[in-house]
Amino acid sequence: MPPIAAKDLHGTLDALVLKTLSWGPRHGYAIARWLEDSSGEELVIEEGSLYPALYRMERKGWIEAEWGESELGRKAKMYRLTATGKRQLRAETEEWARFAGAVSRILLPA
Amino acid sequence: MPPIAAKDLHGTLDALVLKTLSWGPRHGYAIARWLEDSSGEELVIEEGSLYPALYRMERKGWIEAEWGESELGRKAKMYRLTATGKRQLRAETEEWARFAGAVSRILLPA
DNA sequence: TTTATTACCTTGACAGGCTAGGCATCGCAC
DNA sequence: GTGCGATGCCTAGCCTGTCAAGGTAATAAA
Repeated sequence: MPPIAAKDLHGTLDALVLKTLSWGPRHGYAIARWLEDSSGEELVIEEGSLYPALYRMERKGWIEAEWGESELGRKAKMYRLTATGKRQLRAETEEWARFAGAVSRILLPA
Repeated sequence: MPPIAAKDLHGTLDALVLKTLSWGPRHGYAIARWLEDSSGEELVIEEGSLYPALYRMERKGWIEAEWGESELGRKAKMYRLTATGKRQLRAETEEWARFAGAVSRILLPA
């Protein structure tokens, strides 16, 4: 295994972020750390991908932001899931399951 | 379930095509049909994605083309996997397994 | 004082996939 | 014969997401 891997998120970043926020509000930096940690460092969340994604989703009304404080007492923009975002997460999760299932059935040995 | 789905191939098209060709030479149109069939119509392979992908992979030396005849006796460009292509397929398959695994572990309920 | 960490953001380029067209041939139904 | 669907290949142009590479600033530790 290469030390770092799977940087190419293939359009799954939105779903991953929404999922992260489904556990509760978090700021951007924390979202990235959480995703990397809970994937065993297999996913790498580039900030140049993350922040634009957060804006996109805010524009779409999936998440909402508010300035607050991080756990360490620093200025941080806290994001939380909206009702629309929850629906979106459900939809994208189902899409992923179907897509990943289809691809895996073809690619991976039975 | 929507009648058609998973159009967004998220960068897996190369691997899917290579896998298809690992069963033996096929022409473009047949590759698309095979992938759609064997995914239970869950994957849709647009020709505007497929043909550019075939060129890409030919340029990279993963596949080789030769004009021939289809099963129905029509002119068709037959593609076959090269040794490099086989290695690439192995690499991409492993990458997919790791990526899909990581994403699924986060997104999908245990 | 310099470095690592936390935290946010932007610019520019690139790659992949898609839409929407085009072409030509064949077989079948009308 | 005429049209239509299926077979088969191809291209131009756009859109979107991701990435690399930069930047700012505050804090904490060395």
